[in-house]
Amino acid sequence: MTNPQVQRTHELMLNAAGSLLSAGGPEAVTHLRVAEESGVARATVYRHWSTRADILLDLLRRGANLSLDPPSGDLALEERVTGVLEAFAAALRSEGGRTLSAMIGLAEWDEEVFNALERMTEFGPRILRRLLAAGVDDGELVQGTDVDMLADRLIGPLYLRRLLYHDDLTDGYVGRLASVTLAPHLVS
Amino acid sequence: MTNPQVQRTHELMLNAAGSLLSAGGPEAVTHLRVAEESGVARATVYRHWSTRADILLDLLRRGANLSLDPPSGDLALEERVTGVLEAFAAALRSEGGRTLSAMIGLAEWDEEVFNALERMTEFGPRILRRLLAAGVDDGELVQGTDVDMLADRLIGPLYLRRLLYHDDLTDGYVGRLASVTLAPHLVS
DNA sequence: CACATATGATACACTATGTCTCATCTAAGT
DNA sequence: ACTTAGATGAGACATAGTGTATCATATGTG
Repeated sequence: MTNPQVQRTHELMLNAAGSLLSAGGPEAVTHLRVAEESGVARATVYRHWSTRADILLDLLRRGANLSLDPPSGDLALEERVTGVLEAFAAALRSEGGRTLSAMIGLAEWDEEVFNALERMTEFGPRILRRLLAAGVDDGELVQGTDVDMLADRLIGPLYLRRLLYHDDLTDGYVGRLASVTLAPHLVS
Repeated sequence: MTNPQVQRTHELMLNAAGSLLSAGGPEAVTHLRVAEESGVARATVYRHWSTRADILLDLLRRGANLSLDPPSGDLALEERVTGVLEAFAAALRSEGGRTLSAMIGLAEWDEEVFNALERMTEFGPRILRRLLAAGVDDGELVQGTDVDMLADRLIGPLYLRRLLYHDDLTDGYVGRLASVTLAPHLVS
């Protein structure tokens, strides 16, 4: 729908849902509260989303638009990787981390949520894998490097610290992680 | 309470809650359904846990009793680490993974859940860190190895694949992960 | 301006929550 | 065996949220 009225109410409600999610978690996102918080009639909330999961999915999709800029090509591979990981860490530090926490639990039992989550989260790793694959082609990384696993090994610790430990993802940590993980695979 | 009647109903209800969580996620664990599923009066469920989070917390505590056996001392460090990681992966593959998924979202907004989750999840990494620290002391790992980060780098990818990608944690993957991550830090 | 569509307001039946009361059952001590 | 404290069962009650439906009103578009 391109109807501006629809877009307006939709955005109003989605903003309210975002506040509710951020403040009280997924359970706080109810049709009633979204209606109250956004000043929209309850029936309208149902017209846009029939279930709570649909609201959260939409929220997730909107949050997925955090675009990680591909790094400039004239830096050394380690700097480019570090740049991507720092942008990734920044996304996890922001509201994206909270949304992600909420979604992981839902995705376990709702395939639709899982697919949406996959689309959101595969974006960072994909850039990283491409970067690493290019590094192998260019001879910056040793031949035979398992690019997929290397990407897991760079990203996994970030998720671990953010989602499970609730630790800050400082740039220092990210830099050391990139450095120590990449080092054995760098040529020269 | 040591009252056997209390223990009996408590266990009945927890088992029911476990089934509900496993089948339908955290949202499916309601006082009413736990009562129905366990054949206990609804009021009794409230008497044991006043909120849903309390039920899930108890479930989490019970699940936390998965004890990872410390590996036998006469293996090479890489084999011992691989053993710990495989036990860890097995725990994530089982119901523990589902419970964990559910808890991550709750822990984001409920400090009590977070603390319980921390107690449950720190167990594996602690064994691993101790193993790695011993490796440094024994000279099997190079001096100056960042043991905490090395543990993150070994565990992070497992969580990433299980919680976000819903991938199987095969022993092959775990072995390769341990091998490629440890290799640069091994002396010999 | 007229029409289509979205929204607001309200009603209804239903599920779940959280608290309360009182009768009944169970466990433990005498 | 008797008694008593504590736990449970059964049910009532007010409240929050769900999901659907209806109809008047407001908004956007041709």
